[in-house]
Formats: sequence, structure tokens, C-alpha cells
Amino acid sequence: MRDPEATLRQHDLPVTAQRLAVLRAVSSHPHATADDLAESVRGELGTISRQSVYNVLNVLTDKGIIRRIQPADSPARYEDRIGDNHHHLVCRACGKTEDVCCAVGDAPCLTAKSHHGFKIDEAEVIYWGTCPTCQQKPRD
Amino acid sequence: MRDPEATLRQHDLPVTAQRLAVLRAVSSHPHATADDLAESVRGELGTISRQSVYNVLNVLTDKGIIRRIQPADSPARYEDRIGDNHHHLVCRACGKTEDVCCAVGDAPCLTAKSHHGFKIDEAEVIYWGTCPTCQQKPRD
DNA sequence: CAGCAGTTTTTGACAAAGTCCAAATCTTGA
DNA sequence: TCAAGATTTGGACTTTGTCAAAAACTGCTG
Repeated sequence: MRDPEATLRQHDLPVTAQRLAVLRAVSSHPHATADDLAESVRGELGTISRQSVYNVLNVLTDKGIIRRIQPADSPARYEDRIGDNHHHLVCRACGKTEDVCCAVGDAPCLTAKSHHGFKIDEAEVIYWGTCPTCQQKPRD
Repeated sequence: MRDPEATLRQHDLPVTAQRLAVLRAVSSHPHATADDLAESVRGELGTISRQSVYNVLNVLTDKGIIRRIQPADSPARYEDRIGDNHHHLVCRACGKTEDVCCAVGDAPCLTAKSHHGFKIDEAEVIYWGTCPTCQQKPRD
């Protein structure tokens, strides 16, 4: 992220130490969970409440500054790479998450054939598999 | 589902009233949550423990007899339509879930361009939108 | 730079969805 | 019919997140 402070101001959000720290943490730890981020922020700020981490993440997500992804069997993860319609590749074993560019162009599978009258606004794609590291481990 | 009892036997699962009831409930209530299913089963069996519902759903899922889908902000949902690689269309407002046939053929987006060394085994697609009913409601 | 109004942050309780465990009960096969 | 092994139950517990009220802070104003 270029300038976290400017980003906050652009979105009419008061600039606070917590927001800056969380925003930087999201930026430097793509796909981290709220808990991971809290840890990371504590290393920088010394302390932050659990609720504040959630507050900040929610506000940033609502404003579209960051994106929340919620794969099955995992707490929510966050990333600041937005607006480029990429998808994710998740390891079933360890949860490791990688970005993958959209496989079918810009707006990929965005058109379901039968849409049942729904007004579709997003096609979310998650590729499930096993990461290189976990492929080597004996699967007990 | 043709014959729940035979299905259980085919998978070497002892046949119990709870399993039959849950299996029938999944079959007749596609995309229901564990809670919905417990309700439904109680109407038939009179009673079943919460834990048993989870036990049965887990065992059936592990055996591949039913499929579990876990959209964001929703408890897990279950369906017995399996093996046809279909996807889902979920209403952001009310959670209503519909099946949609794969948009791009049989194994659709199953090949991510850059797979980072992952061994991919599934491409999960969820279309997000607003169902016809919720489109009419005033969004406060 | 001090003061104010309105936001944020904090703390602690609470909620939803599942899992863990040990005891009681049921299925299956002999 | 019986025994062995699997399943069901009930209850405690865990994880991830939200709610609410009080304290602290931000950004303006004068």
C-alpha cells in the first residue's frame, strides 16, 4: 500500500494509530487472519484490543480498501490487493493461500447460465488443493 | 435419493434411524443447514441430539454420500446432488441458495493458470447476488 | 492551543457453529 | 441370543466474531 494515511483520509476516515497499523499489517501479510494481524500489530504498537482489530478490518472492508475472503474451515482472511478480480488457491491441509489471476479473462465465470432471477454481482472462485510443502508430508 | 438404507450399506455404515432420517432430510431439503436438518429430523423421529446430526453429516460427507458447502457468513449447508460438478448461487440478503450448472463445461475453471505448485483437486464457484424476493424488499 | 462534538478504542459479556469426551445404547455378525 | 464394536447422547468447551457502555482520542473551531 502506497500511503496508508492518505488512503484513510481519502475515505474520510479519521487517522488513528490502530488503523494505520492494521492497514500496514494487511499490506505486508496478505491473506492473514484477524488473529495474525493482531499479533503483527502488537509487535508494532505494543498493544491493540481484539475488538479494535475487528472494528478496523470491518470499516476498511466496508469502504472497499481491503478485501475479506472466507474460505471454508478457516477464519476470515484479508488482503489489500483489490479491484483486479483475482481468485484464490487454498491448501486443504495447511490453509496456505495464494493469488491466482482470473483463468477466463477479466470477468470470468461472471455469468451463470441459469441465474434463477438472481441479480449476480460477483463470481467467487476458490481452487482447492494441496500446497507443495504439504504434498511432501506423509498424510497420516 | 433412491434408497437411503442401501446407500448406507454400500458404504459399510451400520444403518441407524438417525442416519436414515438425516439422509432423507438432506435429500428433501437441499442446501439446508445442520440446524434446519435437526428440526426436520425431529418432526420425523421425535428427537435427535445435536451431536448426532453433526456426527451423521460428517460421516456422510466423508464417505462422499453428501456434499457440504460453506458460503461466507452462513453455517454449512448440505446437499445430496453430487458428482455433477455444479456450482451455487447465493443471495447475500437471505442466504437462499440455488444450484447452477457449470458455466464453462464439465470441468470448468478447474485449471488455474499459475498454480504455484499446488495440486488442485477442485474449483469451487459461488455466484453472489440478490434473489428475486430480496430484490423487491426495500434495502434499509 | 484549548475546547467540543463526534468517533474510536477498550473491556467484558455474549452468541453461533462446531468439536471433544465419556457413558449409555444400539447394530451387526456369529 | 450375545458379545464386540460402533453410534448416540449430554454436557462442557473452543473458536470466531458481535454488542454495548465507558473512556480516550481526532479533527475542527475559535
